[in-house]
Amino acid sequence: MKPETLNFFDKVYDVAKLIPFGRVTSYGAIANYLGAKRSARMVGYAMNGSTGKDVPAHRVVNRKGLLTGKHHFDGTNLMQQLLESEGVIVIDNQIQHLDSVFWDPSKEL
DNA sequence: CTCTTGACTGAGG
DNA sequence: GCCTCAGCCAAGA
Repeated sequence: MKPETLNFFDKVYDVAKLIPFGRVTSYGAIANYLGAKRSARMVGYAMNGSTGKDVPAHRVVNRKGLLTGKHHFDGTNLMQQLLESEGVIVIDNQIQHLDSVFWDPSKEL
């Protein structure tokens, strides 16, 4: 069996699963935690396969707290409702109180 | 190997 | 604060 746990994609999934309930993080934060700050785009790219897995992709947004990846979900507002269900206030695809709900794996983990 | 794409980020105007 | 450009890196064709 290959060390898929060492693959970039799987690392992203692992960190994403570690995101606490009611918290969010950014692609760059995850990439930075993985030691590839410049690979934030790869984090999002990896999330393409997150759908159907145990990965809470709805807790991952861009650095602005904007739900840039909502278009990859089934519904138009599914991602927003998932976050609101966890206590995260989201208005117009924009997370409110971002500083309060932001979770940095490199600092919290 | 080369080219394209992408759920990003930072810098400059 | 908003818009645009460029850099970054990995995977797929």
